Amino acid sequence: MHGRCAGRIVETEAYLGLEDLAAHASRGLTGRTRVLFGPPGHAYVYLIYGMYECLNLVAEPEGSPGCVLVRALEPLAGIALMRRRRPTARRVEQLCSGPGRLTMALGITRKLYGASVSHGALTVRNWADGPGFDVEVTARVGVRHCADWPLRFHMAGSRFVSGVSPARRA
DNA sequence: CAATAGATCATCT
DNA sequence: GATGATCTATTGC
Repeated sequence: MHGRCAGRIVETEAYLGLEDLAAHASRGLTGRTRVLFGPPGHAYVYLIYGMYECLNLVAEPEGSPGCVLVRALEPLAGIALMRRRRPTARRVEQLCSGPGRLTMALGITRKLYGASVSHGALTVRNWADGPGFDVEVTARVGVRHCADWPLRFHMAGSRFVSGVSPARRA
């Protein structure tokens, strides 16, 4: 990422294997989905709608193509850098709220395809001693297939989750 | 507010 | 040649 940006993941979605028609991996192993069939702990970054990058983390053993889409981040560091990214000036709550927004804010692109999450530019750490929180489970956003599967997980009450109206941000 | 149109391209058929 | 795990700006009520 450009400089030192960091955030806490507050919203994710799970994408499963063959049985999940909303998952890219359900169409089998292709050039794009190759990393999904590899070992866990690596980034699956792809281009959506011709202009946004989405960050996923491979989360299943080799040969089993499950992954997690990172949908929203609570910015913790490097917020000034995020502000200078492409979106026009906006509130901090919205900087990383949404899969396309957070990759823009952090400068994540397909050049990180396959990158490990245990070291390097894209490092993910466990918040082992962090405060506990409730997780709400809903249907995934923007999918056509398997539209009612409860595979979206977000931190209850977080203002940094996507789809929270400005009025409700308090 | 809520709803919708338009941008834009890698990937797969 | 169609499609899509999105976002922004604009329009309409």
